Amino acid sequence: MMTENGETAMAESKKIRLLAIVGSTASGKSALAVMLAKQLSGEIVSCDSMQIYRRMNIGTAKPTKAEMDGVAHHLIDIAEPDQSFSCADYVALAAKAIAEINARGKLPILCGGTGLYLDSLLRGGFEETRRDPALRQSLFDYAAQYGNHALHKRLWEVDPESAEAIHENNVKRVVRALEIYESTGMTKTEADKRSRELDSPYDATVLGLHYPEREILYKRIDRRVDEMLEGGLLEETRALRDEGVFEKNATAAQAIGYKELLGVLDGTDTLENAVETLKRATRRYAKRQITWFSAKPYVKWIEMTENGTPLPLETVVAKAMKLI
RNA sequence: GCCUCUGUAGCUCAGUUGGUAGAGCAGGGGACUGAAAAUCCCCGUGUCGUUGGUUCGAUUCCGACCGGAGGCA
Repeated sequence: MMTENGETAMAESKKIRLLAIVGSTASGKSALAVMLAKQLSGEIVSCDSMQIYRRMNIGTAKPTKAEMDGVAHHLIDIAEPDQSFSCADYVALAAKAIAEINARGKLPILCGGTGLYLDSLLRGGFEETRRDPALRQSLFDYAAQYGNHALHKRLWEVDPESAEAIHENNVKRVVRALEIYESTGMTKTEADKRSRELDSPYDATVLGLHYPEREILYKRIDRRVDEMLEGGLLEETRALRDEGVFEKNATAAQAIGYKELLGVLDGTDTLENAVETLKRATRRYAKRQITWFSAKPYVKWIEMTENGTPLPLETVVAKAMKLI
């Protein structure tokens, strides 16, 4: 993959320049992205697996018109809540949006907390593996009938490397690995290897927002959940329930913020209890995001506090500008 | 005032026929390539309320005291 210095430089220059703002939920990504877009003449490309769905506004903390402040936002409200949407779909749409923004002479600014989407996009896409819902279902059925271990054993037989890496109880992943093999004849190990060899079409700067004191982030989360409720989250949940989103086991039904409140709507849970559950789920989600992004070598971190005090947005913007 | 029950991990509680203790929840850490706001893995030392006594040895038995719950007056 290493080429002569001259060639590398040449390849870099042809890559599309882009900026990405990542971090956990409620870390302040959206506001920073808008400020940077204005200063750098950019357009924002959302990198969020839930903001793509229409009518899921409050619960996904989708930026409002006012918050967008005149800056163009892409890949928000592009799917119906009962639609299935994959990481590969995202990469394809995002690549297109980025190319168009670039053609307009603007800077594409990715903003969002779905680490897998960003990672896949920056890697330049996927090896052709596809997906096969019927096969997937039959593999799940197999696990349900013969046990997780039995399914995992099947993976051992065709792709021991993946079997080693995936715990047998992580049925979703075991199924996916077998799905790749059975639908293409290529093992997941091989497919991953080829994906890794793809050259990234982007010259990206990825900024990560970091809170050295976890409690400060958690307080922001708690406050935001309270604001969502004041803003009508319960009503939004009711509307989504009434249109049947939670019966179709759609991806959108997994969004944090709605499933936790269903009990309140049907009277099996108190609001107080549900809110606590919701805050907890959000905190755990934030923790997973932090773990994900911390492991990515390409992230340049910006500290969001100093001596335990949150920094004003202008200071954060100034820090970001220095890193770009 | 008297009687009964009770005090063990952040919370709810087990338990040790006397050899200093373990579950669930909460919490913490990690993984992650076509469902990812999902999915999965790993992590349990705490003056066993305080203080005396019995004992080789007490969180466990006995007494007193201090909290908490209930009952009788």
